[in-house]
Amino acid sequence: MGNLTVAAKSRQSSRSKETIREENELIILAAAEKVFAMHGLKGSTTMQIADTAKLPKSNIHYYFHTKLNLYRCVLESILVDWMKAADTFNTFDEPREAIRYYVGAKMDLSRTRPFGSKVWANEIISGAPEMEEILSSKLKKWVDSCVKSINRWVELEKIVNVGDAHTLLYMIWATTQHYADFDYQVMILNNGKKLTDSEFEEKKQQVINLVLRSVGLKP
Amino acid sequence: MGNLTVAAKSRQSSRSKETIREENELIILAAAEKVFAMHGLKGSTTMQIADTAKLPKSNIHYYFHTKLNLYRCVLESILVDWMKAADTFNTFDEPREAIRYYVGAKMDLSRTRPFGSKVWANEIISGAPEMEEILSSKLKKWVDSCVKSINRWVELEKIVNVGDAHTLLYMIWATTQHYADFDYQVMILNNGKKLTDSEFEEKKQQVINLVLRSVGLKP
DNA sequence: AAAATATTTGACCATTTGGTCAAGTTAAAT
DNA sequence: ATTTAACTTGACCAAATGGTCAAATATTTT
Repeated sequence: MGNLTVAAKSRQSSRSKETIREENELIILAAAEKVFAMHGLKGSTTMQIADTAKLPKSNIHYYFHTKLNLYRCVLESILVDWMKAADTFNTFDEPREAIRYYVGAKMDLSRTRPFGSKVWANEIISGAPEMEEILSSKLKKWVDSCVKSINRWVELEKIVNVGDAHTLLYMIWATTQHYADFDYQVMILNNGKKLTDSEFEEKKQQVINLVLRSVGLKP
Repeated sequence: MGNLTVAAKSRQSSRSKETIREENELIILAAAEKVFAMHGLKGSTTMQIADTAKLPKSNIHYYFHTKLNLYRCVLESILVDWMKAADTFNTFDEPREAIRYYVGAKMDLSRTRPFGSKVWANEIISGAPEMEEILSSKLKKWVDSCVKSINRWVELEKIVNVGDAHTLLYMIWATTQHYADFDYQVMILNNGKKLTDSEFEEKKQQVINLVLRSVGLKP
């Protein structure tokens, strides 16, 4: 009986098969998100993921079969959170409120789930080989509806004419995700210290104000 | 004599040793920049780089010894271009001109050297393991002087108070580099077509105008 | 012309890696 | 209690990969 791993021992108190699967899948997904964020799909090894999850490598394959499949699952699990934040954009009629909440939600996501943002960043930088269809279907649709909202605001003269509405959206995405994707650079330029919660809260308000002014709204 | 590669044959007309080295180093650097941009350091193979450069793999090692060394050389060669663009920021007294030229220069770089931007993005996303000291020395210094410029403009009431000047810099970096790093996403949301030169020129102006308004300046 | 130096390239090797498998263990169903 | 199904895990393997090396070729120097 002395030949069980540490992880196995801590799980000895019998759990149902269902919860075992659920828990292990979550543990592996979290570990994979972290590793993929740091090294990308090809640069990550199943062994690194296994070590991070504190499980034997075979266990990773048992639950997710292949590395590529695990990678896709990670991307999809992140997309769920992103889509929730995205919804906020179309739930407000007034541009000031819509921008305030959407930018705020994106900043919060960068703070709470930086690894997820990095995995997507890596995926898109390398040409989105695995997520092409999701980008050109789901995302495209959402963006089209946002573009309509923005154009309507311009027509109603609620915001200034920004030209192509996409430019504004890209600025919001890029600026908010910067705090997740480039968090290391942000840290170095913050004298080597990670942003505290209150510092981040300040940045969040500053970003919101920059975006509001960029479309001609007073914060 | 029939056993020369295509590349070797095209180079048969005798060139000096010096130009051979210079030319091959440039060819390899360009190929490496492209491959590293797509797959990151660990995900790229020396074979891929060799194929892209249309040279045998041994040739890559002959000129750059190791993959890691080649990677560092690529990063440094990109930094040269970036620093040139960076200089423009401090050569103007008026914020309107400084921002206009700097944002314009960054946008141009995203257009002309997207692979370089991607390599750096990958490097920083994965925690800048190879470029830590450059970030915390060269970049830090440049950023500090930019922050001073911005703060002076605020004191002179030439721009609105943006809070922490870093927030503005990050917005400029993120927004301009987005067009390089996420060019694939931009393409998909542009109905699957790459931006034409004139479309890009439009985006550039729109980005400049967004940034100018974000600090309270009229374009 | 010949010796010295630099470049080119295929063959080769040790290590790493994604994935498989079979033998064991634990929980669920009968 | 026993069978069945799900989970666990170390050992193993074929393919890929970074890097070496020596032999061949090309240029420069003497």
